[in-house]
Amino acid sequence: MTNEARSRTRRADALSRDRIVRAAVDILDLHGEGGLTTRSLAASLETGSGAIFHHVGSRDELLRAAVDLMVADVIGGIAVETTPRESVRLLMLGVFDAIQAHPWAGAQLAREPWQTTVLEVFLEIGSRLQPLGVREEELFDAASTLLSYLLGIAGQLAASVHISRGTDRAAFLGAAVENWAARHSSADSPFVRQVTRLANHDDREQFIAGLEIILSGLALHPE
Amino acid sequence: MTNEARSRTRRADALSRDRIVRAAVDILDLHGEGGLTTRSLAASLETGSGAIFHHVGSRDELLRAAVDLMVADVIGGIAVETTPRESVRLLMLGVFDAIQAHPWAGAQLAREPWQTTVLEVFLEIGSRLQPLGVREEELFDAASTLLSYLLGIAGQLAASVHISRGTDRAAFLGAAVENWAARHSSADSPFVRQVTRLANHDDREQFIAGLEIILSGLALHPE
DNA sequence: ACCTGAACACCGTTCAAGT
DNA sequence: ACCTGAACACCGTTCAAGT
Repeated sequence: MTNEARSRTRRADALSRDRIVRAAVDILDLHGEGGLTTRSLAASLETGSGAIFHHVGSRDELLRAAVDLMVADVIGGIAVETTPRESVRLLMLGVFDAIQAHPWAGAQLAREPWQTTVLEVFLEIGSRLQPLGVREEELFDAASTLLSYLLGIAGQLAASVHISRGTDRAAFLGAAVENWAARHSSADSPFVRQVTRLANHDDREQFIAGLEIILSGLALHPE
Repeated sequence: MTNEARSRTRRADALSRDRIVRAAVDILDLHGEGGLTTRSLAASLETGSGAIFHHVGSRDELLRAAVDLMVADVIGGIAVETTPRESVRLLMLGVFDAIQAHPWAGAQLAREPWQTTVLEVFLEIGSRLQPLGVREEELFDAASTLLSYLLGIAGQLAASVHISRGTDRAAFLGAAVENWAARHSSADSPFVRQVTRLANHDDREQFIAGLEIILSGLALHPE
């Protein structure tokens, strides 16, 4: 009886690494990386600020665990019955979509590219490249290139959060381009004309365009 | 006379935005981004910690200014009399080398890709792509892809500083790959065999390999 | 106008003290 | 064993006070 009462006081939702990581993800999605502090996390878990360190070790480890969770979902979620042609694209797009939905994950991936999760993505990319017809000696460079491209995009997606709020993006970029073009006396070059697209482009479409450029740069041999 | 004496007390090395930024670069090169604090910077300039804010505004602005200085040097330092073929490569390699020499700059570029300096690099890339024979409609996507690749590499170079010290890189990677291969029962696939190169590869050579893959992916029309 | 440096409002992390 | 929350050692930034 007394035991019953005591265990009830302790609550069914005992603290655990898993519960902490999930709570962290919620805060990150809601308030961004700046919103996740030891104190805000402890408050949302209704516990003391020091309790977290009993289960997680450090804030960095917590961010790593959060991003692990996310990437594992993406990799696990890719349909098995796809053609080799589709497989790399689905993987790259899967990570892209996850980062767009959770920009803090993009910042973390770009900041710690030696995380085991990133290595995992690298290996998944590489293993999908092979049946696509990439020459064996080029496999490593091809996978590295795609990964670096993905990490670069990840950082940009993470940063775009800080941009959208605040100054008007189109106006800012337009002014910068104009300034540059004037300094180079190339105001009417084809590239400067094309650059106006920067202001109002779709991030996902542009990601795909770059992906296709890289893929078509790979010397494929017939299967 | 009294004026003379007073101005001498004030010292010839009066504080200025330029002097602050240069001092910051020195600290960043010596002690990394973590070593640059308001207090350490003030100490190296032999002034009060608040003085810096009279000239710079914020720490973020200081980092932006430091990276601006670096990139401007790179762009200005590219030989003018190069062929279009060489020009893009020299630009990309120039930024790569600068980041490898000053990893903190890589972190900053990856973290704030909307910085005017990054836009500058984007425009420099694009304007060099055009005489190379890239189709006008593809110019924008091509320049974006190269920039994203460069920023991805920038983040990786910045992070490799935190890796080299500490655990042995080769052993760590080897174990991770083995683990993955075992889980996927593909221990003897060509890709896994190639991946051993990860442990002991040359960053610069790999960067060039990726650059060539992307460039050869661009549909060039004859000039 | 420029500089000083104490003070403020935060951080992540630790740890004696409680249950 | 698990949790608490005050305390510690830092941050970037501000601002009254000095010159």
